[in-house]
Amino acid sequence: MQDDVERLLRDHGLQVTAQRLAILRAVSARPHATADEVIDDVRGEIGSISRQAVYGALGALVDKRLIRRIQPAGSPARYEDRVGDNHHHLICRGCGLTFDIDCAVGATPCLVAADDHGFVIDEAEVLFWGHCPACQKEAGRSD
Amino acid sequence: MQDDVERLLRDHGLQVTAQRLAILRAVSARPHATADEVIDDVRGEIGSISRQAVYGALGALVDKRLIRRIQPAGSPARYEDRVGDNHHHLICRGCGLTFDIDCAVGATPCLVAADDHGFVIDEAEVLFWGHCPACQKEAGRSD
DNA sequence: CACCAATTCTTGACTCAGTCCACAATTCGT
DNA sequence: ACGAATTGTGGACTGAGTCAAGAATTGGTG
Repeated sequence: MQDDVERLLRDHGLQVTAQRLAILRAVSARPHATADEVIDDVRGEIGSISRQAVYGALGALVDKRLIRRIQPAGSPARYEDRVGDNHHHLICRGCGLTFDIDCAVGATPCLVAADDHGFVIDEAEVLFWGHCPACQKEAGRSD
Repeated sequence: MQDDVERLLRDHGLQVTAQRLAILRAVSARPHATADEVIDDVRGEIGSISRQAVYGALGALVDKRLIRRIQPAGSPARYEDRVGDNHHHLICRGCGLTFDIDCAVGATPCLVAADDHGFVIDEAEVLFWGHCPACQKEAGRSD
């Protein structure tokens, strides 16, 4: 299965390096890893890696659509390897906890904008904001 | 109509200051102003204002739901005074140009997540990503 | 296996957006 | 007008991400 990953990289015109394999593995391992978490994970596996290598690889991977980048407000970008299906995200305002949400209404009704202003739309991102069970208690105190 | 704004602030327990009035006016004037644009506009009207005053006021205003903050990926936060209706946004990946989009399907079907994981959801944000007419030409060159 | 060009990684400085802090100024109720 | 509380100011600081130059690695070729 390491081979799969190698092939994946090669098929997309990317060279195979220890760093990239580790990065890809880290992203797969964590559902919604931040760049920092990826760095940590990779350091744990490979020993060390530079911040740039991670940003560079992540960027290349996103470019090739091998991973998806989501940038919720007020928190660093997160990466996930669940691509292809257009699922959405549920994010806790308190702690940033993120869940995948399958499209609520069924197919992809949300993908259609009423008026596209001449844009070529390539993605519709849906973010559900709220508070997770744990943070609901926190918030319930005095606010 | 200046009075309206003053009343609005007072009704929400905020003190009325020249800075806030100018900030509120700046946000109204520009559909999707960034904090920096607000600072510029306000400086033009009032003469000077500190970065903090703007962030502080904007934050307070967002708290009171008098304005809405949207934080598209890769660009600074933007503020708009169109609140109450749950409309969405169409953003150009190239230049950041932002448009309002009325909810595509009608009421607020997008507000319902299939599985809420116990969260209390208070907002569903929909971002349509694409390229505006101008940036389509740019992108069409060699990429 | 050795070589070379292209790609990738490392290091470190830097930007940009936003926040934190302590102190001064303003607002508003009396 | 007075005083407490809310705001604004200035400056240092953080966090996330980018830029650039040079070193190391990859992978195709002989």
